[in-house]
Amino acid sequence: MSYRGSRRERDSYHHGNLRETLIEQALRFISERGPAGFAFADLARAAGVSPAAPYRHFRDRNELVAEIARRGFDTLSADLLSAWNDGNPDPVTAIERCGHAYLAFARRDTASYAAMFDTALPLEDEPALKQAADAAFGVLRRAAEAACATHPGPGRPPALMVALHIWAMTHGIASLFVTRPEAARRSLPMPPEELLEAGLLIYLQSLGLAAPT
Amino acid sequence: MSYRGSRRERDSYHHGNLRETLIEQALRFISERGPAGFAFADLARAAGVSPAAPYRHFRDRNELVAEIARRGFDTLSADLLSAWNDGNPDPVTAIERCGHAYLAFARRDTASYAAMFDTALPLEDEPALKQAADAAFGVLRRAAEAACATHPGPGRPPALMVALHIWAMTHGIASLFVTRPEAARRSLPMPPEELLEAGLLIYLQSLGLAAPT
DNA sequence: TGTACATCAGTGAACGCGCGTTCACTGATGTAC
DNA sequence: TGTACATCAGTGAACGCGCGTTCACTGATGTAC
Repeated sequence: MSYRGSRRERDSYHHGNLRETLIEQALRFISERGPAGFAFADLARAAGVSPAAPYRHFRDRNELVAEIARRGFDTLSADLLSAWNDGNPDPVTAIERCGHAYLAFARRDTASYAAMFDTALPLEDEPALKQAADAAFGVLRRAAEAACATHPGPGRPPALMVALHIWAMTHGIASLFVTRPEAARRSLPMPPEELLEAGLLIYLQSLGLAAPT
Repeated sequence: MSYRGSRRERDSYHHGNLRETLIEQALRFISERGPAGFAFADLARAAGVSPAAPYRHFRDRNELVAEIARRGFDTLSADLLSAWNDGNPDPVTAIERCGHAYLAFARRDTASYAAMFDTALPLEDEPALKQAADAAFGVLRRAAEAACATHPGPGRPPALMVALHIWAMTHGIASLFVTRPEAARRSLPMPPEELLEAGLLIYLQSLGLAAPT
């Protein structure tokens, strides 16, 4: 909490940490009103600086949102990597753990999640963003590769396809049942975590990657 | 195309079809700039009427977007129902067809799709919207029930869970790989339709609902 | 068939507001010597 | 340790703009008789 409020409450002419404060406030606004629910000037006001100050740190609103998305992908990468834990004790258990980590991220960092997936930031214009997104998917992909490698063959499934299926189901559950505001969310007969767990297991069993239950 | 342009181009004082024209224009704006990418006044301008005219037809912007979402769910319901085709020739084939129909809808009516899923319209405040959304899911649910009924048992999977898994994977693929603007979309090694087809088949085979390949 | 009239669906001017952005500026900080 | 100075990160006033919304109004339509 480096937010020091309006100038009156501040001790010095310089804010000292404006860049971070702007990001914090943007995350707060996104949580409350969605990724389009605030103006650039709102951030300045919330940070207690003049409306011109944010321009010292971001070219415009989009650049700030892209930065939030980039950081979000970095966090997601780290979460997934730690959940994967080198595939111990076995790839399927570790993949289930990744699914949980993904949902946990969506639930905890809902605002980042919205910046990452509910905006249409052009990846081409933001190489750092694209790179971060690729890195996050890379973890899933390596997990799928490790799981597929346990398949005796022949008929070993293509790891990239498996990774995409896992991602699609996980992302589908996250965006339908976790990240939407409660009033807009469909109710579920079970927690999303359980739904995902079952779905991944059924899928992986079919490929001969998980033991039948 | 009932759009008659600005008043000068119009033949009468009354527009005659303003409600529909506003919706058409909103869909156009959503396609081009996303669900938050236009103002209520933009619609009036695009329809060639005064900025006060839309208030005769919609309380505000939200009500219009909710109407678009509602119609979208109606269309999706109809598409799914027709794809389901009473489960002929067999439930699994018919479910695959529903998946294709869902992706086709997302591709064709991207703007409606965004209004349905990328906005956080409170379902409680719009009973008609909630009803339409429920109806669309209902088709998937009945399809899952029919598929599950083919299972000899014991160990017959719960149909609701199956429906949710199918929906999640389909929606995940649609929103990651179909509806995002091209610049923000991740590239795929295969068409989304193929990815979905394979994913659903693998999943349904695991449950003993589809014959192994 | 004609006419009176209620209703409907538009007009257009006006309002207050807040946004994004720019500008010349200034206070604070850090560094070279 | 002190000081001069470059650089940085703020200010605050100003601008043009377009938005959402309201209002009294008016042209067109449809219907009762």
